[in-house]
Amino acid sequence: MTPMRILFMGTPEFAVASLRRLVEDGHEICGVFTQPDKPKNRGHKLTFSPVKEYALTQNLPVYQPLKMRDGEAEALVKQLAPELIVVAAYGKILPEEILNTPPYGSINVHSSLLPKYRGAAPINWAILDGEAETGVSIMYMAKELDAGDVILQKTTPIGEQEDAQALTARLAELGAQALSEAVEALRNGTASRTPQDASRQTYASMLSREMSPIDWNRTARQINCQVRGLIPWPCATTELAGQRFKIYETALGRETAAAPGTVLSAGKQGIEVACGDGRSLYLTQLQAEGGKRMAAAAYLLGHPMEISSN
RNA sequence: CGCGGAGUAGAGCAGUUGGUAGCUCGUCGGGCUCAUAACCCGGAGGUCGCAGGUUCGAGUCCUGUCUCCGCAA
Repeated sequence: MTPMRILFMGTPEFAVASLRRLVEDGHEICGVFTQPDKPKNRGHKLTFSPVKEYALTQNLPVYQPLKMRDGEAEALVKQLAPELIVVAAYGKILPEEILNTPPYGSINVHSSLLPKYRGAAPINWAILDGEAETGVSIMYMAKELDAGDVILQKTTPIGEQEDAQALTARLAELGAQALSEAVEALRNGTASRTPQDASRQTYASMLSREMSPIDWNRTARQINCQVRGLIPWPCATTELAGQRFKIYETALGRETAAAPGTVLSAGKQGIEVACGDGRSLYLTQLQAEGGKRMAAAAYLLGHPMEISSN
């Protein structure tokens, strides 16, 4: 098909799949916008965004404007003269002047089945809420966040034990595929345009560390979802035997009459804790402070844990 | 130079005031058992992250270096 002159905007790993697909489809990427290099990590290393890392390997021109509303970004966009702007998890709100610059407009790759889960963390919230399925949406960008008309969507079931990191990787590929199809449809003039049913919208707010602590009064299933939904950040946490742990993986256990939070057993199957719905949950993958992520059974070999019979 | 923890058998950990490296699990062999992720007996497996230094002698002290991780951003 005929290549399109595209300005791409994205930042995390999720966006890389889409950019890569556009490159592989033979489109002309006239520029890549990504968030400015992060000043600090643990020590004080300057790190590039995944999108920048990839763009550099393809010798694509990278731009990292600090502000989108000071006129400079707009001037730059006009100078690059893209036919289409594609945004995937860029992390900045774009003013309408920029969105309306390209003749084909601006489209966005969003990892949810809009109008559900508009916002910053749609993948995580779909899991946190225990959804059975989710997907990706390619839509026109509108002034209101994630509210634009939908071009096409793709659905996928959420695995029973799938965590947000794994789902993100899958949706990144699904999103790239959907994007590829949408761009082709736009080029051919066959793209559909379906307004969102705003009455059904939900909002997926940013994640925060405050969401980490596990409340054992919740059901085993809810806690299992919390653990899966918060990977790889900020992760569900809990305190056992005076030590704080990040929990990476759990398995639903059995029925129990013990009080929520009680450690029922600690062995090869993991650390079994009673939850609020009269069921237990096995913590199977965890990480102690300063330690690495490991199987709970392995942790127990070097850190015997007393069972609080209750 | 943001704060801090850690690198010792395949895995998770111990290792006291420096003196030929231990525990749990796994693994291999054998035994017991109707049977087992259970139990018993026995064996293999480690240049103690790397490089220097102090010492009669260093996992253990000193210096440097690499890597990993928690917090904070």
